[in-house]
Amino acid sequence: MSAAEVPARRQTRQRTAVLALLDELDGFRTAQDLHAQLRERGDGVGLATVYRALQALVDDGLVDVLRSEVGEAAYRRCSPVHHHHLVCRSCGRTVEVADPPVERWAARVAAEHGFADVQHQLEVFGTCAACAAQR
Amino acid sequence: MSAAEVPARRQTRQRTAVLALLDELDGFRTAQDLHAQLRERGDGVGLATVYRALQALVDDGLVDVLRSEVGEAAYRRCSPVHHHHLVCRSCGRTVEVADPPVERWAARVAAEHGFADVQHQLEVFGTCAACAAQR
DNA sequence: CCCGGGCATGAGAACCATTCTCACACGTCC
DNA sequence: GGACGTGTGAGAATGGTTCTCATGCCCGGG
Ligand SMILES: [Zn+2]
Ligand SMILES: [Zn+2]
Ligand SMILES: [Zn+2]
Ligand SMILES: [Zn+2]
Repeated sequence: MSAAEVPARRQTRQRTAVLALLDELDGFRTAQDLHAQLRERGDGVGLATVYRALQALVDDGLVDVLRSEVGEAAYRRCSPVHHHHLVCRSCGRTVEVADPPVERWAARVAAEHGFADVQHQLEVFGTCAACAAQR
Repeated sequence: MSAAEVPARRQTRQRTAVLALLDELDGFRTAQDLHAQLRERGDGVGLATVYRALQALVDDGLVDVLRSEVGEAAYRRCSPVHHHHLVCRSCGRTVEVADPPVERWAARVAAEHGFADVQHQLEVFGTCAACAAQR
């Protein structure tokens, strides 16, 4: 019972542009933000298309998404292996941190309480050295 | 350097009803959900007031809030000490889990990368034993 | 190389959770 | 009891995200 064949992703100028932009940015950016930057540099891409491209990238595991406190979604080009983020709440700079002991801890605690199909969500926020200095 | 005096919270039927409802529910509920339940049981409370009451409770540290994957805010009556949640993604049942080693880990990793004012956000999702059984 | 089926695109409308507005109600304090 | 000022609520406004649908264009087959 193998997974159904993936609908075959088509390569277009717009999707290429979105992925390329994400590649050269190093922090989490909102869809609206990306849309504005694409428009500025002349690569006109519809807002709806930006959302669709990002959704596809998330589904393919090429991009990570996280929700800000106000509920906006922010996207970032990320490595495909499981990891978490250390995010500067001022400039958006992000560091990927992997393999923390919480991986084992989460699985153990969940098992102790009889929970199955365990997932977890962990993000660390702070102010990076550069931002702390210039304040 | 003490904090400014809090504006003194007024005790009203509506705020009492919201807090009472949260007290007898054991999982995270959305504002819309709480509003609908209050209306059903006759305690008519305006939607805007539900939002305001929940916001006040969060500010007072009596209620925890978390964002669902679709961006809706969900609220739950919680203990005031720092802790995290083990949430059943099927029935919403929640277990509070405290003092994991991740507390120290988060602080250490952040420090190693020069980040200050560190906060973190951790939730564990799974399917509880009861829900797994009846499937 | 040329077609044609069908996914992709985009402008704008629709959606929907949340917040704002503002006139009125009512808790609090004297 | 009365004044003051915060709380309330119905509806409008906001704003991020998704949907609609007519048109565009990627891509495999011929
Ligand atoms: Zn920074
Ligand atoms: Zn992890
Ligand atoms: Zn359950
Ligand atoms: Zn913690």
